[in-house]
Amino acid sequence: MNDQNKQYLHIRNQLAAALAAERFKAQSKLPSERELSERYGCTRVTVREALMQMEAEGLIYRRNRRGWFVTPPRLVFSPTRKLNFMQMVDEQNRQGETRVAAAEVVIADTDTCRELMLAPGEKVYEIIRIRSLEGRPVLYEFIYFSQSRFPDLLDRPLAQSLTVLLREHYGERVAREQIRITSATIDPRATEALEVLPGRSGVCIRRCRSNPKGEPVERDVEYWLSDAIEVQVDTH
Amino acid sequence: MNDQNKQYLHIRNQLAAALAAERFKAQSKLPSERELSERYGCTRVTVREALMQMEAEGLIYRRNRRGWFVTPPRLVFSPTRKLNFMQMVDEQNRQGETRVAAAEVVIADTDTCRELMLAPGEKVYEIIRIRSLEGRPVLYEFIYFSQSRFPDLLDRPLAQSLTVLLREHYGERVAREQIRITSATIDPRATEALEVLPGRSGVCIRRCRSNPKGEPVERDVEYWLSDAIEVQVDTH
DNA sequence: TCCAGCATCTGGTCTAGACCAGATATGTCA
DNA sequence: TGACATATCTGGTCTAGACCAGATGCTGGA
Repeated sequence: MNDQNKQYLHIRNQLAAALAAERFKAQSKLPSERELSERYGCTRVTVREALMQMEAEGLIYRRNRRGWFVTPPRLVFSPTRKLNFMQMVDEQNRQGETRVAAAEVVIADTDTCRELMLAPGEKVYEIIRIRSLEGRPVLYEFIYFSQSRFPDLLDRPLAQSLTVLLREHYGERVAREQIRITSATIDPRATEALEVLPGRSGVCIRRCRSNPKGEPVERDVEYWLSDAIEVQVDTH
Repeated sequence: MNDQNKQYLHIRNQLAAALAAERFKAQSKLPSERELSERYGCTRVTVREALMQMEAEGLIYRRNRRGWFVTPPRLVFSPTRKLNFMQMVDEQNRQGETRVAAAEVVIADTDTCRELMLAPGEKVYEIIRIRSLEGRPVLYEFIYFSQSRFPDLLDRPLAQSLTVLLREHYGERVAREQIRITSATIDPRATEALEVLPGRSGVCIRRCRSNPKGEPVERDVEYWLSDAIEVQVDTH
């Protein structure tokens, strides 16, 4: 069986060509699965095979029981350039939005203790934020700070750049950052907000920022939709 | 319908627990889809749903018509540390292998021309290598060099570090590297060697290396199995 | 002992339905 | 006009089969 004989690849190619020809614009909705299965004379299972492949390719994305939509361009993320989210977004002429979903004091888990060099059982702020591009949520992030180091942090505006906030209110500067990037399952707490099926994979970025003395200051665990981001690194 | 009521998640959880309990070791084979469907009293479609989810999570991987296998640990890749593949592999106590799949002179495509600052239509060496960990192919890479700059390159040993080769035979040093990392469809030419279904997604790493004068020297397009790699970046 | 050919096992693709639950549009009533 | 109930549309999950092609193991013959 050649690739050409596979119906789902045929459907994929037709739809991909339509996208390339811009017959569907970014964020616009594709016809429903039932309509497509009728149009191509096959079952919904086969149509879904094609759609899920295009999802894996990053061409389209799902919204829960709402349908399939055309993926907008990726945001280029350059960790070495030390720009914050809004600066990146502006530079690339995108519309960004940050929403604080939760901000509370919790007991640090083992990973957070290790990264922030805390004793087991110590308390940290956990800030959860959701960031969107053109209205589409693309990032779900967990941010951790030592509570004792940054008193009253939760009373401050948390939707803006936290690096700026640390510098201006606590005189704490970030000098070094370790970043780990993997493809991984999106955290169950994030699946609903990002409208992904439980267990589907995305890009996980874990960052640990330290001050000039080498003391860890901030830990950050980010789940990005995998079609929404391109990481760019320059080394010398 | 709760998550618990979804059969495919139930099967996933059972199998994931078995993996966690190390009842299956890395690289070992899972029972066949038909056997699992009998064991769980459901159809193969549902079993496949569970298996494909676990594949997306990076817990297991497929080999064409051979079955499902347990994924070995990820290789940590640190672009800022300037280690070559074999050094990384040794340091992490893994077994690496490099195979040169092709090495020939081709007309540079538009991307390669732009990256290497070549005139349209110029010729480049295209070297294709496959790298494996413990016998599992995990990386398919395309490497491009200007033909006029590096005469007789193809006569040299291409399975080893090309950075070393450039330095020792051509006196060319790499001083700067731009790296772009995205989740993307695996190149059709690579799907067979990596044993992935056409169109499935992986991690694409594109690198452009320059010498101290800022002249681009090497372009590299790598397709990694997404469960095989973790990228780690340190910035100062 | 080694190899060729065949049977069997595997996943890969597909049909033709079904029912459910969330999202959305519509229409009705206050 | 505005709020709410309802009907309809969407994707999400699942059944019970089918056939195909590649991978593998077995078996008999040279």
